[in-house]
Amino acid sequence: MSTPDPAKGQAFHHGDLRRALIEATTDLIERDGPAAVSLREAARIAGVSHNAPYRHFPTRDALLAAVAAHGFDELKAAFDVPAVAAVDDRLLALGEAYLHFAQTKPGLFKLMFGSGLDRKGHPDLDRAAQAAYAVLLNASGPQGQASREGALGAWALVHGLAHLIVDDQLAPDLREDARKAVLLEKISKAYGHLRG
Amino acid sequence: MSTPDPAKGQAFHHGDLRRALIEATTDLIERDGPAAVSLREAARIAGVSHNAPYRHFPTRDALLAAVAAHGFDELKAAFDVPAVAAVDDRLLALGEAYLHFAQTKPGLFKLMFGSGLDRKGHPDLDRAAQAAYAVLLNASGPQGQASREGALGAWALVHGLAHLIVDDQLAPDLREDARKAVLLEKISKAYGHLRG
DNA sequence: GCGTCGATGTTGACGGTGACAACATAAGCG
DNA sequence: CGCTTATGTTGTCACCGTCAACATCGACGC
Repeated sequence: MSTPDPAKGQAFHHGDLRRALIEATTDLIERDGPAAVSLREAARIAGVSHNAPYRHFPTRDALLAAVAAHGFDELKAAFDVPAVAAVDDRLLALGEAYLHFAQTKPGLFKLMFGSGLDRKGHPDLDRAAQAAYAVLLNASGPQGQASREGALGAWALVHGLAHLIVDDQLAPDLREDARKAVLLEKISKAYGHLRG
Repeated sequence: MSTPDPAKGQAFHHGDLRRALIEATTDLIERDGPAAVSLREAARIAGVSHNAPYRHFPTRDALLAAVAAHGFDELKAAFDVPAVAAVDDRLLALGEAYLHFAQTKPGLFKLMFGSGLDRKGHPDLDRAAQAAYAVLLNASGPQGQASREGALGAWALVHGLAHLIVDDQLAPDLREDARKAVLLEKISKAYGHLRG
């Protein structure tokens, strides 16, 4: 029973503890939120002793960082929307993908953004995040100062909306999906004006 | 030696432990971030035993909620900008106050938004937050569906920008204050277009 | 004045957690 | 076969949030 993917997986005693821990932690995060995650509970779920995780992650934060890095990979994958001609439509599609990600996996979203996890201390996390961001910041067509600022503005807007939704800080009458979609469309048009 | 402010302060053994704990916690949050705050450390700083806080806060989260509520009071106070005629200028001033708050007290900002602290479990926090939000949502002049959506959009944008800054997720060349101000001005104009 | 009572603070304990150290085991390799 | 090294386990420590039992001090009625 060799591991089907021997890419970098070291299958020793357990099989692939590293992956198992990341999966267990991901589930825990989505169930109870990032703050409630404990190294020992993840180990319990993976069926190993309370100290086994330290063979794969030097610290609790390193485990969380690995999970967050996977989250950024997922986010970047979600940005792989069908190509469209108009820049505005592309921004809109990316914004919807962003919001959909935040609403589908709020715990992961909070981990990736909300919690502290200093990026400079976890280079893999930093790389994954930068890669996802790059898609966003390049979405407003070729370079140029104005378009860069426009993309940043659109990003900030969608990011803020995602946070407000995930943190449940929106009055009920402002939270409906339909209205949100309308808002997003308007956003896109507004940034069209900005860049024009 | 009567307490100068007997408003609701119960000055018993310690003097005003409740206030002292809130202040100690606020300092701790700004120093090490919300996650690193411990009830016992706050008690230590206040010079009382590790269990004294439980006479004033039923739980650790309740203490954090009280600190966060104070934060929202501060934020609302910061929204008390000089009255101006143009709605756009008012939105701009509020946005700048928002960003200034986030940059001046990033730990508090993270506590108020980032961390879990379910609002429904802490009514005082909920009230304080709603009061601050009300200022924002009413900033775009009289009522009306369109203006409400415009205010929400502006709020989301500034909120997102604040989060990106506080979480240190902006490339250095996008973070400078000057450029941010320019951005804010454009935001305001864009939402002027939206509402027009 | 004095005694009771409730609010406040203290001491001690329990289970859970992250982290460290020492030890055990098994895979791979000579 | 025996060494080395990666992996996992057991044991331990300090710290944390929380509960329970006890101590103390101010207020208020008699």
